[in-house]
Parts: sequence; C-alpha cells; structure tokens
Amino acid sequence: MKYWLFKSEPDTWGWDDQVAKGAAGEEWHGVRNYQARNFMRQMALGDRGFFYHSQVGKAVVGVVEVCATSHPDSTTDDPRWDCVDIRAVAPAQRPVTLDEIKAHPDLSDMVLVKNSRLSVQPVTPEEWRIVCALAGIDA
DNA sequence: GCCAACGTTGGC
DNA sequence: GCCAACGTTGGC
Repeated sequence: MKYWLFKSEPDTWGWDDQVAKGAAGEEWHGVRNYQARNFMRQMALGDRGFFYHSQVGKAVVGVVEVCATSHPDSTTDDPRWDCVDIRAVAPAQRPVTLDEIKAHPDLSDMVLVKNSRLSVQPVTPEEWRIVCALAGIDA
C-alpha cells in the first residue's frame, strides 16, 4: 500500500464535505497539474492519504482512502486530466499543523514542506507513521 | 528548443 | 494583501 497527501482549501472543499460524501466517496477533480495527475495515476484501490487543509487551518485533518482508481476528470473534456475517487476513513483526533510538521526533525523532507504548492503528493511510510501518531490516528 | 511573460498557489 | 515559488504558455 502506498501513502499520499491530498490538499484542498476548506472554503472550497473541506474535510466536512468529504465526510458528507460517505462511503461512496467523491472525485478528486480539478487537478490541472501534471505531477499531481501522475501521482493519481499511480494510486491503487485502498491506498491511504492524508487530507490537508491549505490556507485556512494548514493542518492534516483526516485520513482518506482511494475508492476508485484513475479515470477521466468529469469536470473537463480535456483528455489530459484524470483523477481518482477518495472517501473519508477517519478524522484526526487532533489536527497536525504545518508548524508541527515543519518543527519535527523526521518530517523535514515531506513534500508538503519542500514543495507546498503540489496538491497531490506522495508520503513515505515513515512520514505516515509519524503523522498518524501525532494525529492520534490508529492507522 | 529556449526563455521571457504571465497566472496561480499558498505561506506569511 | 503581499510576495516568492513554481508551472505553463507562446513568441522567436
């Protein structure tokens, strides 16, 4: 299993919106960046990801799961853009803020720290374990 | 194929 | 609201 991080502005699409979609999940559409798209194409069913709130909150707020592999983005006719579907799995007992992540010596290489603009990112198993522990998530 | 101009993102 | 970083676009 691989680990990822999905970033969204909560004013546009937040954790509560994701939870409201339930087990069916929702397309992670709207990504118009090749790197992010390529990561989504690599995702497998059951892969896990962090749900991160950018700008407002700036924190990991929950865990999601890939529930549909890469398919054309329904919000565009442009054949270049694909996306996966994700569903909420568990909320963070405690949000893990960007400040905490930056301050943690073993998380300084996270893509979130190094390339904050990338909206879909890979997370290493070690990073996954540490952030889950900080968030109080048993994953 | 290079590079300048431009638009977008996101932290501060 | 500002600005730095980055990706994309388009002229040459």
